[in-house]
Amino acid sequence: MAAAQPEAQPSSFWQVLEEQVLEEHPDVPRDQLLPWEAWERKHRKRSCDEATTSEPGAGSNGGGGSIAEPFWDALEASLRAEHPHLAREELLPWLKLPRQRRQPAAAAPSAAAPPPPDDTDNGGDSDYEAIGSEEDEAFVAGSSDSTRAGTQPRAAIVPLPDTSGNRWASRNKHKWQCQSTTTKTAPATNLFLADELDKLAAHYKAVGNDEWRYFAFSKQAKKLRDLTWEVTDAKQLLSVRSFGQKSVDKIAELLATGALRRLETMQSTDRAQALAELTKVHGVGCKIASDWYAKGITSVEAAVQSGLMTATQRVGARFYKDLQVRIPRAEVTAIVDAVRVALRATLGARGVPAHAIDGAGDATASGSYRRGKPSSGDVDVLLCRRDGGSDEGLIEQILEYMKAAGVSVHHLTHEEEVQRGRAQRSVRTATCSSYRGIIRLPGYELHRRLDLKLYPPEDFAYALLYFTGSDHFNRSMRHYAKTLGYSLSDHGIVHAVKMAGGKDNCVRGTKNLFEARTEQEIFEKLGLQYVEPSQRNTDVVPIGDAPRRLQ
DNA sequence: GGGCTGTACTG
DNA sequence: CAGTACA
DNA sequence: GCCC
Repeated sequence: MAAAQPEAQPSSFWQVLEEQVLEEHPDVPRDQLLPWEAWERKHRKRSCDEATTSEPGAGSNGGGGSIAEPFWDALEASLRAEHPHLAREELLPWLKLPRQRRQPAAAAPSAAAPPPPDDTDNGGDSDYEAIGSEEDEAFVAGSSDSTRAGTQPRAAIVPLPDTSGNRWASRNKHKWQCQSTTTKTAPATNLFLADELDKLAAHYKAVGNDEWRYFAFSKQAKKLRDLTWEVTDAKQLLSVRSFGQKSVDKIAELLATGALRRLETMQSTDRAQALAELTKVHGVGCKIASDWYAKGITSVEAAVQSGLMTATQRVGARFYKDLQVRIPRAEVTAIVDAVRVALRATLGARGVPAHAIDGAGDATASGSYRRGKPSSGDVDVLLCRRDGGSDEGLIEQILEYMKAAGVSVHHLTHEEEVQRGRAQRSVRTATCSSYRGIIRLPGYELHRRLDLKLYPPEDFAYALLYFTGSDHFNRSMRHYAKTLGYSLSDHGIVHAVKMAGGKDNCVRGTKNLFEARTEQEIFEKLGLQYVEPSQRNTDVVPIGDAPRRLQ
């Protein structure tokens, strides 16, 4: 590209990233927060001239504070082709990107959100029962939000009517899990029991291929974490909805002996162990693992050698060990920021002038990070282009940018061979584009799962609600909407009418019934109380220790 | 005896 | 279409 | 596995 105006030194990808990360985690030691600094120093020493063909993922960060030269050349050339008449500064506006903070949307992971009041126990009875708060409490409008909001006031939101026959659901809102608030701390005994039930659930899902037992057990596990009182006698749970006699028996055994005979037996079989191992690979579920096992494959290594893997599975297998390790919050921040910086550069590359980049799109950390958790299993970033420009190919371009800046990137979806195979289905058919991949920032030890989802602005609030989770929370809220006669998804709320007879009993509308600008508005439209992201969790901190025999 | 959330991507 | 994955 |  050639270095025009060297003194107006553009802030490089890494410089921008560094500023953002430091700002967000003033408390974490610098070298821990910015491991790529060492990497950068090393690469700066090596001259910038060996920087040509980089094997994927090993791009070199040329000196001089800009990203790898080939990237710039290619980028400028392609831009030039698109906009032959633009002046260079117009073409590459990010060169003089102001060092401002980006979107408000990223703020408010709200780990610090005030805990809700509360409150009374309840022996609870209901599906998805809650520990819940007053139904009638006034809806607080200006509560700190996270969704990026219209600022204009809008007319009062009239909740959708409950079209069900008996109206049980809407009269018992507080009994739904999506209206509960997560218990922050819970008796260690309950957490022990919950962990055991989760193991049982995991077994039924991965080995038993029994989705519904999985659902039942993991729901019970979540409820145990939410209980405010300690389970001392399994029979206490009979009064809690979703615990039946069989589960109570299991819990009685756990309380008495500290283990479940049945679980141990089930887990000890060769088949169970093999499936547990094989299903760790991304793209391998119970069915495929079973097929492989039937062919004598009992390890990931053997599966790789068998030649039976798809492209996605091969990538998954390559990194499956790294991916078992949780990601500290500060590293999640760094990865999200990297995506955000790349997004801004990409928008710049598409002709958005520097002063408009802030409003032209955003990258919002979602998932467990937004729920305030100290570590995450993967990194979820919600993308949105807001200036009316095309977002076609945006994800691919962001990833290319990061690659060129030296980030190691491996695709699970959008794999090149895959894309070629499916001929130009270039126009995406769905209204949401959904990427899964594996990345590693330079200087970091481990590869991490990255999920990107790109939505049109009108879907943003619904998408954020979905992508923030948790799993149980989403299912509960959607189930609630369904009970009222609607269907809630990451795109909106539509009518869902139960038809008599037929197996496929539900007829769904296509027209979104409500254009929500914020998450709050969605809750309100469904007649529910707003729940902060940090209160949509499943995990809990123990109070004290479980009795010794249970550890 | 059937429902238990709704959507995207792969092959 | 079935299988897997995402929250 | 639980609930209607």
